[in-house]
Amino acid sequence: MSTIRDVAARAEVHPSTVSRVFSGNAQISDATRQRVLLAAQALNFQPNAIARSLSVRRTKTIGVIVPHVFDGYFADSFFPQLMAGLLEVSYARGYRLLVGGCNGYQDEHVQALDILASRQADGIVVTSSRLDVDTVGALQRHKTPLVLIGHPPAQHADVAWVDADNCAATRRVIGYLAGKGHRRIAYVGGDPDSSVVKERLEGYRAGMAAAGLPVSEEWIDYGYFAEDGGYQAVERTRRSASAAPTAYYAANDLMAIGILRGLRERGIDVPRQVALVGTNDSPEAAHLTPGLTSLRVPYRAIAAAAATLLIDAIEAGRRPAGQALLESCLIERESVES
Amino acid sequence: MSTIRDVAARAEVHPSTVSRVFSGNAQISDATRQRVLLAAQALNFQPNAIARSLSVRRTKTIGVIVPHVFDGYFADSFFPQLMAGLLEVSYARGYRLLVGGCNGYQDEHVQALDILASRQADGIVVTSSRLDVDTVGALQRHKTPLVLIGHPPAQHADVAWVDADNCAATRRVIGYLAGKGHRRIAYVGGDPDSSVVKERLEGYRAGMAAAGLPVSEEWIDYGYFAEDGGYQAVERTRRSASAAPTAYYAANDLMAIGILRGLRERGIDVPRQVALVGTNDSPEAAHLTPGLTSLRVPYRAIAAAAATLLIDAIEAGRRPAGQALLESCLIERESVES
DNA sequence: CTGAAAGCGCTTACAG
DNA sequence: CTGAAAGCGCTTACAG
Repeated sequence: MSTIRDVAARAEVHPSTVSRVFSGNAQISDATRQRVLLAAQALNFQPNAIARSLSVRRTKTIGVIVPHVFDGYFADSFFPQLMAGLLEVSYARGYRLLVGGCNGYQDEHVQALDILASRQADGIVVTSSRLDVDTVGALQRHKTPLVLIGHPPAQHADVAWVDADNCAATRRVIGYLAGKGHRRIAYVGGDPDSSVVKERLEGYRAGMAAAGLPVSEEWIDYGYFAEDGGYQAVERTRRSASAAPTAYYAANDLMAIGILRGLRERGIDVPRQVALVGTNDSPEAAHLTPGLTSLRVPYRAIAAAAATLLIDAIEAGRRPAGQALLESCLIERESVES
Repeated sequence: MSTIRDVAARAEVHPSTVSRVFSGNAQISDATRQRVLLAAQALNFQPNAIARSLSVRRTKTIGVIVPHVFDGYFADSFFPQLMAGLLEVSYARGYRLLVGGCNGYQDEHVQALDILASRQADGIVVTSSRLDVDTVGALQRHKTPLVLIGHPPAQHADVAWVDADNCAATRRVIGYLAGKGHRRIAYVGGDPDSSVVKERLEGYRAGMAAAGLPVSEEWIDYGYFAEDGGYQAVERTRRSASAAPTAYYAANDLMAIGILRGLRERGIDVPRQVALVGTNDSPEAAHLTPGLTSLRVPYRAIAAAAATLLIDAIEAGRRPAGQALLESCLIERESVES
């Protein structure tokens, strides 16, 4: 591959002149610009982006770490929507994504820190759902811009973030079910340690309280976002026949599908006898029998907002600031009787 | 951020010594290694990856361009599986992915060439489904390793590639349907210009011929991979009542869902009156009523194989070579009567 | 085992 | 508008 000096030699100018015609921002006479461009073309020259990055200290790249080893991570609609939102705005603003894998929660932070410390990206979006104070502190210690998808711990009011209205949305769903006459409503979360799941649980309790409904701890269960987890939750939440839930809210659709299967095996009709609401409005939701009422979370818009916040900050040479809470929307289908 | 010289100053050694302890491969006395490590820790030093990349001419990054503007690209299971396979092996081998968007077929090649020419990645995997001879030639002109997901044009026997057995698999599906007694079988492709769709059509024709079945051109239609495209294909393929197909093969599940809807609206029962086979075994396939028999394409394995081919070549300092054809597998459900 | 120097391929402040 | 020089932060062949 030819370099700027090869081109300079051929065009009989100084290398800095070649640099100037390629970096755009500089006054160059038309004549020499033509000479340089011709020489460049003849030599098939294109500037080396790495060398440029080192020189200008910008990589035009934004980092993101994905927990690629988790079962079902690539089956859920979260990942593609995240990438869609990130790519959409990155592309529009001339950036690319530096995507790294990680083999677990701990490694997720290790990898994110590595990208920051090695300055391979101009900014990073972190999607971890279990950030503790120390980790956020460590991430913030770098001057490289950072935006979170999800809530930071309360102590870090200074980090920029974008999130879905998990608590409020779940609360609305519970209110919706209570409005349909349900009094015993079950909550099936994913991983109890993840912040989304905690926020949704909070929304569940708030919704029950607002509707004046008592909560039995038997109705709260965790399916770890897996179909089988939902299936097992049916078993565990229906030990007491008299206090068996007449409605289920699941923190993703996969678990809702498992719940549906569990209920069906017990001869319980959905929605006649029991109502069911899932989350994420995944592709299968519309095609189930009955169609699954599901809480659609605007992941794509969230990712796009995060990327915008990040790139704005990068280009302004400051830390990202601000936060956004995007609204989820309940898609009504047949799994709740109207 | 501190640099190698700051650390050198504090540890009272030459910068090259600091470099040596961090780049691993060098004989360093334990004593000075400790001194350097301590100084580095005190200064929170981590080598700048960009500077290292420029120096060693390796970025530890592999490039991939995704057509992020296409409707449905992020809804299909192709994209997440592609990323899953790529990330799995990249991570294991210490690489990250440089993912760029593109706004169409033409731009896909432009972006890929840009990554190659600007040497931002050590290699690239190209997934375009409509590569012409010139484009492949242009891509190959760069010495940066390249592997294709999909077939290259015949003239480029020298490029490495990995693909699914599109033609053979479709042929098997047709044989399977013929074996069930179907004689009028329809083919609903995606985008007629894409090579996968062409290969499947070839398999369709071969399968029909092998079963001794005549083909009516009315049975060949294109739904552009969209649900509505499948729906419309029903209309177009059933103009002649006497020659109406009794079986449909669709090049993705989304179109199969559209076909199912179209048939249902006409009061045609699947699988009683008409059989239906989709492609990709997407999440919704199992949950349809009837369950959709679908050709599962091993995209994840294909991507993993491509990444392996690529990284092997990068590390050996040669061009990638070889090719692999991975087998698809028919997942039988209820949309074909047994 | 360690130092001094040159180099990776750009950019840009400084002159003129 | 263009040149000459220094610098971005590493690596590594060459000495010793």
